[in-house]
Amino acid sequence: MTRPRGRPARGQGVTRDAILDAALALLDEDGDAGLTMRSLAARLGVTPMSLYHHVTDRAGLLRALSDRLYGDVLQGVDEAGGPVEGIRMLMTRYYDAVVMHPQLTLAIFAEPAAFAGASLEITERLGALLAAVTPAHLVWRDILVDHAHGSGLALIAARGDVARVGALRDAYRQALDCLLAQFPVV
Amino acid sequence: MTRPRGRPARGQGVTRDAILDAALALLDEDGDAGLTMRSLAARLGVTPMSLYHHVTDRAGLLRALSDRLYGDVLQGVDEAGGPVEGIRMLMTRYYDAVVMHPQLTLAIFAEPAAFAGASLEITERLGALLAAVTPAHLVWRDILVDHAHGSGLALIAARGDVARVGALRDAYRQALDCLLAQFPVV
DNA sequence: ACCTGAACACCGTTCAAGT
DNA sequence: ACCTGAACACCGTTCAAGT
Repeated sequence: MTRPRGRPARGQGVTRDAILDAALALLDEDGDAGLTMRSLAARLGVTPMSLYHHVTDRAGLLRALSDRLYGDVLQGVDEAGGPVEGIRMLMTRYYDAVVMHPQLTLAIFAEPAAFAGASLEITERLGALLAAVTPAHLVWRDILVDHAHGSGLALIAARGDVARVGALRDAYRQALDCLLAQFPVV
Repeated sequence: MTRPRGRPARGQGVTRDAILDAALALLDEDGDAGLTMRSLAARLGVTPMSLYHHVTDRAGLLRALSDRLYGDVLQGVDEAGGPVEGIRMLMTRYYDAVVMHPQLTLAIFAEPAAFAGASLEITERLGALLAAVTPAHLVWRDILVDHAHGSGLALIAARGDVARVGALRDAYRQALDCLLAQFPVV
C-alpha cells in the first residue's frame, strides 16, 4: 500500500481521469462532506498532496467534474422535429444530467465559477430555440432552467430511494409537457 | 474580551437569538464556508464550546435558522382575491424569503432534515390552493415550488450585485404571471 | 445552568525533499 | 514530472473543570 517516494513508474501514477471518477463516486455516496482531498487520496491509494499535481484545487476539481457532466448535454439535440421538440430534448437531457449526479449539481451551486462555465452554452442554445416560438423567450428560458434546477435539487431529498427518483423524473417530464403546451407546434 | 470561567451574570450570557442572528449574518457574508462554530463564537466574543449549550449541532443551528426564515411565509396569505391571487401571494412571499437569504436556502438543501420541516406546511397550502383551479394540482405544485427554488439559487450567482438581484426578482414575478396565466380567474 | 480550557480526530494546502 | 513526509492553520465536537 505504501508507495515509493520518488516518481512512479510510467503508467503507475494516478490519472486525472481516475481522480475525477473517484471524486464523483465519493460525491454520490456521501455528498459534499464525503468528498475531501484526503478521502479521495485514500481511495486512490495515494497521498493527499499528490492530487495537487493533477488538479489545482478542490474548486478546480469540482469545476472539472462539472465540465465533464454538462459538457455533452447539447450533443444529440437536433431540431428535426421542430423547435418545441428541440427544447424538450434539450431540457430532458439537461435534467438527466442533473439526475445522474444531483450532489454534484448542489456542490456546483456553491461554486459559482464552476457553474457558469458549463451552463452558459446550454442556456444560450435554449434561448435560441425559444426565440423561434415566443417573443418572451428570455422569460421562458429562465422559467425552464430554474425549473430544471429546482427539480434536480428535489432529488437530493429522495436520496437513494429508486422509486421516488423515478416518480420525480416522471413528474418532471409531465411538468415539461405542461409548460411546453403553451407553444404552438410549428 | 476574556470572560470569567464560571456561569455568567444573569443577562450577560449569549442568547439563542443572538446566536441565530450572528449565524445568519455570517452566512449572508461568506456563505456556508463562512459560518463555522468557531467564527460564530468569535463574533459573539465567546468560546466555541459555549454555543453547544444553546444549539445541539451545526445542523441544528441551520434547522433553527430555516424555521425562523420560512416559519411565517404563510402569515398574511389570504384568499380574499380568489385562489389564483392567493397562490401569487404565497409564491411571492416564499420567493421573498429565499431572496433575503439565498445562502441559507442553499445550505438547507444540503441538510434535508432542516429543509423538510419548514417547507412541508407551505407545500401543502399551495397544493390546496391549486386544487381549486386545476385537476393537475400536484403537477403544478411541483412546478411552482421547483421554479421558486431554482430562481432562488440563481441569486447566489448574483452575489451582492443589487441591480442584478432586482432584475432577477422582476424576472421571477414575470415568470409567475406567465405561469399563473394558465388558470382561469375565478 | 452556563461558561472555559484542553484535547481528539479531522480538514485544505504549502513546501522541501526525494527519484 | 510526480510522488512522499512533515508542517501550518484551520475545522466540529467531547469532556472535565470551574462558578
